[in-house]
Amino acid sequence: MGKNVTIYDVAREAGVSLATVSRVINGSNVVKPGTRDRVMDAIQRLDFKPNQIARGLATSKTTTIAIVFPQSLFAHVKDMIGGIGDTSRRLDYNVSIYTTDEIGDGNPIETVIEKVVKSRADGVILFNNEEIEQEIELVNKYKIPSVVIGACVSSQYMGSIFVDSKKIAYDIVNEYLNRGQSDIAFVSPKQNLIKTDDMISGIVQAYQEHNLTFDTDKQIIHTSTHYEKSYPQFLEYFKTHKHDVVFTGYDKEAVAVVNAAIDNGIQIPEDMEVIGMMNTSYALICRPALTSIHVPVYDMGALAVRLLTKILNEEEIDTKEVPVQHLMMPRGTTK
Amino acid sequence: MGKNVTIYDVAREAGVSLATVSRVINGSNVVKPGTRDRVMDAIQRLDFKPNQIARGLATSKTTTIAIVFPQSLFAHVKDMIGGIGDTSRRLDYNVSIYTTDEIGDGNPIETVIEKVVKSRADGVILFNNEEIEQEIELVNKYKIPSVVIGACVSSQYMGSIFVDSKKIAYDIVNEYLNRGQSDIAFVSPKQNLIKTDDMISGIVQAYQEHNLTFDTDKQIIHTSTHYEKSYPQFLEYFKTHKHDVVFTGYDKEAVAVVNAAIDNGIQIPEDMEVIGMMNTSYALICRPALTSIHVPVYDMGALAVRLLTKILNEEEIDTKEVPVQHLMMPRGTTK
DNA sequence: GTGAAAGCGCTAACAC
DNA sequence: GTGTTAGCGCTTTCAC
Repeated sequence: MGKNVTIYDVAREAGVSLATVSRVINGSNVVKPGTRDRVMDAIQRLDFKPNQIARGLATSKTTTIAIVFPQSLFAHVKDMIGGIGDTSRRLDYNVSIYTTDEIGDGNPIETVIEKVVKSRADGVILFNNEEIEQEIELVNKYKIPSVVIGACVSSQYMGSIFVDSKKIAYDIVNEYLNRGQSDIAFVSPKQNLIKTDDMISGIVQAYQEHNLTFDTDKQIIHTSTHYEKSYPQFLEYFKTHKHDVVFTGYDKEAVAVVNAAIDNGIQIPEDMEVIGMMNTSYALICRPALTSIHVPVYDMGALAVRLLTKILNEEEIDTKEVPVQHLMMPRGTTK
Repeated sequence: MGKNVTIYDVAREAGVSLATVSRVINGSNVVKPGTRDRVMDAIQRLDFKPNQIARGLATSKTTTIAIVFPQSLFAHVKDMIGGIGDTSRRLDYNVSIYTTDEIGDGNPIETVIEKVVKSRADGVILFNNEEIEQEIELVNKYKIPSVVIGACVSSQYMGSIFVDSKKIAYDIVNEYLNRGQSDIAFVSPKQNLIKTDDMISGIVQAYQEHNLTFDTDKQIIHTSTHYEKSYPQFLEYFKTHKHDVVFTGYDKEAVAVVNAAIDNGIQIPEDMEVIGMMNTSYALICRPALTSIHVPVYDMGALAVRLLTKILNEEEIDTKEVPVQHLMMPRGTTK
């Protein structure tokens, strides 16, 4: 809207060529201080804002990173956006969001990645989810530099930030098994940033090492990420079941377990212990307060952006597969 | 990365000029079907993806909308991103996010709006917050088409989507006052998508109409949006206070009230009723389940994008100030 | 119905 | 140290 002032206008105003203006706005140090000042003055006077689009065309760089995720993963992604946003801003990148759920427009993932390609984002951040394989394949096909959060993968232009979910699960189960408590249930939500497969293999391993077997049919409970659905499910479930400990892939499901168990007269933590994951606000609000595994989501977002920019700038990189540490936050649902 | 295929390559492959290729990718209907097919084939063969940046330069349109908000408002914004994302995708717009919190780089709002200007986003969505005045001023200064969510404002290129927060507060308070319950407290979080000022004026009005006065010092409780802070505050507060009803600008604070009150032996809802706002997951998880005002956040996001695109395309617009309806969701914290 | 050519606003050699 | 010029990949008149 309104005639935008261009680099030409500034050049004329300052009595220099546009190349000089370009130099000063790009911080080139070959410009004579006096000239620079004249240009700066002109920029100020005309309120010139360099057009990123034109610059993008000229440099074939957009200084934009795309983040793509299914709506269903938003609860997790939102916590990372703080780190992503702050870090992008600090490094002077823009961030564009692309969501991938079905809205009846054909294959959403292909469509979405195609939009990313058209937008010429410099890089993309992916989040582990059910369709991650396909996303990775597409991103590699188009050779878009990328980092995926929540899974351990890498390739020439791809890195990753993740927690060792197998170890998390193994450690917890191992400890309970050591105490002789082997009736452990794992609640697996539909989609998760955390690889539930890995968690399960960690659990299985712990059982094996104790010469016990983990019954994946009876000890894994599949549930919805919607409390309206998971709570009634558990309300029914705990009429006839009880475990030594149940732990879940996400806090919200753990809260459903806690509430439903209590409503069935099961004392928490005396009769049954519950452990959530991600250490969200839900854990604090829950009564008793929920023991949960803290995952440094802000940092993961920040690290993802940092790693991605290193890949983009071809900086030296120690490792493209960056693990982050989790932390058990003991509260009222465990002894 | 890798040589990108351009419109020239397609033109050569199809044996036509680039103008023709441009016509077919833009759906011009003056192209002869046979020619169109040849071009489409070539596009397919070369896997050509039109460069949005170049197109943006040529058309001075980026088909991108920017959403800007402080991190602190993210809890609200996240719920709208569903509507924003879906609608943008459907209308073929990209969305870029810009967060405005201080990270030590001078005036964050000016800096951020400046980035939006440089990015040449076609339009911007703002969210009501403490700094909204300044944001509006800047957006108007740069003549960026915009819509603000959560406040009723408009100008030539600006529209808005909002709930009538004054009426919400008025209706609730009026009803309790009619029942003779006048000890009502309002909990006001720091920042909110909802205009807490308006809510307060609604409350005041209801009191006035009952020839009562609302004591803004004693009946308004300011608190943090962090449960870790608000819960202890209320735990202390309810040692010496009790109200007929307390309602809050956001569910999370209402849950803090409920939990803290219960911990002080106050029976909910018998001794005190509690009403939250936004009808989030927190309301369901709370014990007893929290009565809350449902606000159609998804729709607000969707409507914001729709309105913005109408402004961008200079379509006919009934009203630039679009109210949405709220809905009381009675649950266990009210009688 | 299609092609030639002039931009869009900038960067980056390459001269001087 | 500064200016000239040729792109970057498209759209859009204007001819034909």
